[in-house]
Amino acid sequence: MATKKRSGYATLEDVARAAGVSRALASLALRGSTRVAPASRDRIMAAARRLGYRPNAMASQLASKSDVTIGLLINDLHNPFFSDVHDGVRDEAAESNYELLLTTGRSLDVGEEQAVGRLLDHRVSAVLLAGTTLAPSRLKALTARTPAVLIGRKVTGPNLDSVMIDDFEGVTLLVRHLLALGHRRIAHIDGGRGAGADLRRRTFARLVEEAGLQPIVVSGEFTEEAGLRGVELLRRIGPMPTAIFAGNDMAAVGAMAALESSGYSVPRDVSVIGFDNNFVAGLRHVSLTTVDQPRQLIGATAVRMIRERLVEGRTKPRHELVAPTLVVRATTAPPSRT
Amino acid sequence: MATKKRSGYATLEDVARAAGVSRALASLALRGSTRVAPASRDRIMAAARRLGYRPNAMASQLASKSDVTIGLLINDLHNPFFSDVHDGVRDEAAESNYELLLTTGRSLDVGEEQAVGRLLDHRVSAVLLAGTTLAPSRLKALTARTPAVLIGRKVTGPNLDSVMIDDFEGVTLLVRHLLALGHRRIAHIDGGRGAGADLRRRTFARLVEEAGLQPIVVSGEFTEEAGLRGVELLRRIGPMPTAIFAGNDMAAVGAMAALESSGYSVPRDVSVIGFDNNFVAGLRHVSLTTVDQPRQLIGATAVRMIRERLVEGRTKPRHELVAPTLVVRATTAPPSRT
DNA sequence: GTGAAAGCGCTAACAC
DNA sequence: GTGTTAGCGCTTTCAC
Repeated sequence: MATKKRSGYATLEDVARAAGVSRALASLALRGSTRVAPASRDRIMAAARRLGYRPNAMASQLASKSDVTIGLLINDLHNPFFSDVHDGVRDEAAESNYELLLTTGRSLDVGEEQAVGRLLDHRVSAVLLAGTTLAPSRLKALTARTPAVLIGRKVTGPNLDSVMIDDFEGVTLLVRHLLALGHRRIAHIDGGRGAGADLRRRTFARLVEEAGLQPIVVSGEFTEEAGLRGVELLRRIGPMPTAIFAGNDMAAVGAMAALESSGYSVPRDVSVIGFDNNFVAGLRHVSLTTVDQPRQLIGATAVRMIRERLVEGRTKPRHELVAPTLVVRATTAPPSRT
Repeated sequence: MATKKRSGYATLEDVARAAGVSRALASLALRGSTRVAPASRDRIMAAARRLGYRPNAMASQLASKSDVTIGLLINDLHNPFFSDVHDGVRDEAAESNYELLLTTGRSLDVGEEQAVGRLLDHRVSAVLLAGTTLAPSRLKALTARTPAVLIGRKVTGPNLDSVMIDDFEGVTLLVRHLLALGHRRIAHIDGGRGAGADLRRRTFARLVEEAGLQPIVVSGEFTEEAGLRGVELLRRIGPMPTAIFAGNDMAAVGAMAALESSGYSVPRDVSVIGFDNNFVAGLRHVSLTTVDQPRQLIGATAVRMIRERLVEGRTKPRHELVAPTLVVRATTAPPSRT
């Protein structure tokens, strides 16, 4: 009775022996093959259940060569944006029977690179990179053998796809909304070097100019703090605009706080509009008008693009844009007549 | 030149051959063994680098028998509470050289169970369960062979540890704060069946009574919506209290919104206090007084408890409480004199 | 120091 | 239908 178990887990061998069959047959039966005699199948299943058998995932993946697992790197778990993306990825992956390996960066570049490395070491068939800040050269190196899709950012490379929001469209929606409300003095606190920030800024400036107005732009980033500072800057450079488009929702929330503590009422004195429609924007206490990024769709699309490469054999890079929508809540209104 | 590569990855065999040594020696060298001749070591390292060798994590784990990976199940990725717990776990795990396997439930019980199952299939040496709602019986079944630590909840079982906040202490801090400010009419919107809710409610009631006051409790849950409804309930059952302790921060934010839209000013008319100190509480626009749960510490503690079992051989269950602190921000003030 | 051989737990031909 | 034989890519004795 000298069983030499390494862990407490029963192995396929144990099951096979208990059922009086070979490992191969047990393996087939457990995976639901039809070419196993019902009687054997039942004995095997019973034995497995009795022993509490759980197949060793690493052993099976080693032995089989199928594309079953994909990796998802979420750079910042605190960013609610990525949680939604993850939901989309998770659901779509389940649909396609991909196993998902989840990792998080440390928002330090080295950490990110290590995290991707870990995914590769597990021989994922593809990696999804959400919010990565890795340099293009590093990205290309890391994805030399494994296809990747960048979420929220675009880098070109033979093995790199991307999916992100159509920033141009989003800004267009929001500027039109502001113009339709009658605003003539519109400012933008930009997102600095954040993903999409540049395009949002340029689009904003262009559209406002096309409306015959003078765009006001102050620099910021995608943080609450930047929203606060942005409003400070705006106060200094002239009369307060009647509408402010912040680079994203966090900046918008910061701007609201700064406006209110300076005695401006939102939206009576100043309208504020964000970008993302993250969960803070939806809080009643905030109720921010913003541009919704269909985050789940972004995640699901990323998985689909991978499937195209893995099962349909696509090799040409693809870069998808998904369409945003405007969500009008309580922070935008016509400018006051004063 | 008929190399029969399965994936694009170089194997240990490739490296060994390129360096003109055996797999065994290559393995040793790559893992930094000292008993390898410097000359061989250099050749091996060079070959590995040249071939872009990345060890196959599944193969090594299969072959070795060391405790190297632990699993973390985060029930709800959208809950910022868990993101912080994750940070603590991640850092402490890195410190102990544990590899972290991350999974998320689908907040459906079956999904959670599957998620834990996946971790077990990867033969993690332990699982950390954050926010799980699995029934005790299921938990015991799942952890029959693998130790677990429950985060934020306590269930007893031979293989189950737990770590969570000291709710009693937290509520004590907050009630004292309110009493010190001079409040005499204090209400609690409770957390329903949420984790810790029961203890918080009982503690609240007891402490308020001990102060010679009449505790007011309405039922809720850990959501913004519940905060809104809670305030509605309070309006109906009598004069508005001068202070409200919401079950957690989300409920507090909901309560604030409801109060303001009913014409109450916070904190002039009503003080509001939350529980958690999540990132919403810290937003300037919210600036909620609340009880801080040291979430990173909770995560780190969970890993340490696992280490005790894995390396020090502890087998007796342990249940730890970590101490909270009060964070006074802008939503509490003395009651107005009217 | 280094290599041969065995084995981790499983799957995948290929016989019978 | 079922068993045998080979691996998957790595680590680990155990010789030499």
